[in-house]
Amino acid sequence: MDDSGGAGGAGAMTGDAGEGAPHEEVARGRRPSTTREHIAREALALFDRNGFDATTVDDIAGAVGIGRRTFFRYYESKRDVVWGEFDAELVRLDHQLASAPADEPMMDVLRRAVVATNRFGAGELDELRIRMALISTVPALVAHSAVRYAEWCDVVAGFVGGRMGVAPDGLGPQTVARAALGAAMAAFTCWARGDADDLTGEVDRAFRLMATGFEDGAVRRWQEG
Amino acid sequence: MDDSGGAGGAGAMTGDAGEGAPHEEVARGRRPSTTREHIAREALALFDRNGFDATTVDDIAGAVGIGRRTFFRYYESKRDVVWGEFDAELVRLDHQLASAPADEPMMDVLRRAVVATNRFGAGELDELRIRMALISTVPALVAHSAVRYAEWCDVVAGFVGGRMGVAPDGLGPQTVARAALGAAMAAFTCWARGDADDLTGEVDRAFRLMATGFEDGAVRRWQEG
DNA sequence: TGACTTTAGTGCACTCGATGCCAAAATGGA
DNA sequence: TCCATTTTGGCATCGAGTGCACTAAAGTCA
Repeated sequence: MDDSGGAGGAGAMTGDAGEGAPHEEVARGRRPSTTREHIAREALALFDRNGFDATTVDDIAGAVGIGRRTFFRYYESKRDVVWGEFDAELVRLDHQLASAPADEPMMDVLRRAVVATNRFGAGELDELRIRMALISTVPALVAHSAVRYAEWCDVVAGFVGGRMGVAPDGLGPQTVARAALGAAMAAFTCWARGDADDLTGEVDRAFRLMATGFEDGAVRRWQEG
Repeated sequence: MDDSGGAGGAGAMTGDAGEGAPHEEVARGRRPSTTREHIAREALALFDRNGFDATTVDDIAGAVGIGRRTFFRYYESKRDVVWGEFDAELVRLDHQLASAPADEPMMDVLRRAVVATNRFGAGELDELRIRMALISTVPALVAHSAVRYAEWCDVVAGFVGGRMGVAPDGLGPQTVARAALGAAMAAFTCWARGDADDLTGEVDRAFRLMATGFEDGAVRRWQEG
């Protein structure tokens, strides 16, 4: 029942977490009996089958074969499971923005960076769609999204503040960052619902509209283009 | 999305409190022992003094002099207290948008409507600032704001969809609506923090920037203007 | 006045997410 | 074997939120 199975399997999983470490630290102490990925897989399956609210943390822990208390060692909350490795994505976005040429227009940089961080392999798209559908429909997750997206906004506002030459928490950078977030969320939501096959294309379209503004002429040109 | 009839449910309470009823329905049954306003006043005082998280529903109920169970008859959740009569504001926004002349540019209508629904009397501003500061800083309330603001977005997307001649849940209207929300939130947050005295002015500035877009030239003109 | 109806208040038990504490289990090393 | 280290997970506890049943207050009507 316990899939951790051989000690070798568990050891490999532990090594997974420390991948990229230059010199192998010898693993000491009891080895973890599962991984974040394993928990996420089981949890998403349950969410998909029974719904987010109807799935209790006990259900997830039971499916993974760990104690309820252990679940909370891997994820801060039940909602966080749906967000996966979002933190890593923030770092990637930050790098993308920082490494752009200084003479490239601000919104071009932003659009390219957001599109780039949302390029996923075909194998990940199904799971991503489940995640995004949950995030944009389940009230508890819609709520939690504000907290996670606030971190995203901070990254964008930092970049915009730099380009505008003002503090990141000023009205200008905040307006740009939050509007950008809105465009990204619109694209995600429409894509998750099934409006479009191509996520990056949808993100690109939304960002182009937002960047050029919403005055009647601009909107009409966007609709025709 | 949500039962706008929920506006009916909440509207019933709001209407109850409203003393402008045209024909007086004779009050039947036991009279309420408190009001939403009374609860909100006591609760905000406690939040301000002890913090949102450290204030329990029992504390609030105790301060008002009602039972814990009764609290939940007046507000769906502890978080909702901070939002006050937000439902009524949505209705006002909807009216403002619907009653605008058809030949007025879309973003002008939107800007005027949002500014108008955020015009408050001097007496309300202090309390509003406390509310907004809580909403934009306490994690639990930041989270909940996404749910309430989603309703705001629906109203705006409905208007924009009509102007663009497409479904309100399409990419275009969703992008505009969520970007508009971002601009409004940026203005609220900056104002609540104390950046500006004039809330409507801050909203106006954010909306003008968002409407004209964020391309380098437009941003520079906005900064200079 | 006394049923009857309507509306509001509230205590109780319960579910569930989340947290702190602590002892047990597992593992490598001396 | 004993020790240091690390993970695990049971237990108790808190607090939000809910369903249910019952009580309290008010008006209506005979």
